[in-house]
Amino acid sequence: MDSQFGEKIRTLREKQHLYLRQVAPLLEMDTAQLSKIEKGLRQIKREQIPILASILKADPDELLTLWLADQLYAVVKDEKLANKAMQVTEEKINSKNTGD
Amino acid sequence: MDSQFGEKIRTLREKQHLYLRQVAPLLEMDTAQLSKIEKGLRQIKREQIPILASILKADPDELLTLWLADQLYAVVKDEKLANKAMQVTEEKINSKNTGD
DNA sequence: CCTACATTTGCCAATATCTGACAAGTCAAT
DNA sequence: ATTGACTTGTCAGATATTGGCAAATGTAGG
Repeated sequence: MDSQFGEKIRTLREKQHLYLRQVAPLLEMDTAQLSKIEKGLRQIKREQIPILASILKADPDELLTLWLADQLYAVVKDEKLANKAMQVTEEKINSKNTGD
Repeated sequence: MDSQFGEKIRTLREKQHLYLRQVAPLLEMDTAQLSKIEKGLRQIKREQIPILASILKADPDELLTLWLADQLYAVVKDEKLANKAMQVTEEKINSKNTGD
């Protein structure tokens, strides 16, 4: 399970019976790139996610969440301190929301 | 609170009554760089963390945790879906640990 | 086996991003 | 005004990532 985002968009694309060659041009890329994105070998650009969501009739927030999760996971995937670092980060996020 | 790692190492350095100019050469960098690192304007390299920990007589794991947290935070800091993304990532980390 | 089509892989030039190094700047104490 | 500590700006060089093409692989039908 290398890229949750990639897996998700592949599943969605297949559900819509679309080929890479049909979707890729709508994102202004070639099939090779999109293939790599689906396999997690490349990252799609953040700003392309809403476009892709509309092509695949998916929830943009859901795709963005998975995309962010992939980015986060890349940081900590081989770290024994992953969980601790996640915890510290969450506290930082929450303290920001409470404005202190 | 831009960089928890930076704040921490500055505090530690000051507790040891060390100057930038004393610490920087031990990390093979100049004072300007180390200053930026302490202020969160630059990232120290992961492999320099244990060296720095020994200079500052700090727990390497604690510093690494803060450093990782900074990296994580950089990914999601302006994202409204930050919390959701964190949650998804944690599940991925944990499912990896249970081997499924 | 041969062809057609979808997808994947490998490569590398182009681009984007980050870092190292130096110079000049601020600030505080004397 | 000088010194010492730290900060800031700049920018070429190093690193990392991406885009685009060509070739390779896989698959189904004839």
